[in-house]
Amino acid sequence: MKWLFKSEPETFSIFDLKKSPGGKNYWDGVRNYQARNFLRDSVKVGDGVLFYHSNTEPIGIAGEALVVKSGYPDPTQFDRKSQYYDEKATPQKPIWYVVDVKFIRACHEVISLRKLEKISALKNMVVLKRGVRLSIQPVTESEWTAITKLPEWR
DNA sequence: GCCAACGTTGGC
DNA sequence: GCCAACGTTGGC
Repeated sequence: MKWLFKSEPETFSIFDLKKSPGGKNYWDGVRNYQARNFLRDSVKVGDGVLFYHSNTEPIGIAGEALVVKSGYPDPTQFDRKSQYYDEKATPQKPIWYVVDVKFIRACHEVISLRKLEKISALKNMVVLKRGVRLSIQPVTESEWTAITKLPEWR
């Protein structure tokens, strides 16, 4: 499957992923049950990820990543010093999950929200729907194709 | 199990 | 920084 992962670049950007050892990192800090369920149950090795920068300028798709490890417990939920610590979670009964992603490429230019809105093939895309805050979203094959052929990748 | 109050997300 | 829309919490 294909996915869109949202991140605030001030917290973790496509360039932070690129700089990570081997271009790989785990996608931590998801604390929403619907997004958690996707990470735990549906995101699989080999799946493609559109890396979306939110709450920034410019807002939009900033790159592509690849899932290299499927869901496992988010280590930050057990770390008292982490902002993502959850006192209700135990290693026996984890609550939150991560997957590992690997950097594939960054857009030469961010594909802006304004631009995405103008592409008719994307009119039902989850990220463009009003009020949707979900940070892990499924992307259809046709949406993936329409986005990955845009000139901003070159 | 309802729902008001509260906290968070994220575009603007 | 604002605030609408949403998700979560907790009293009842």
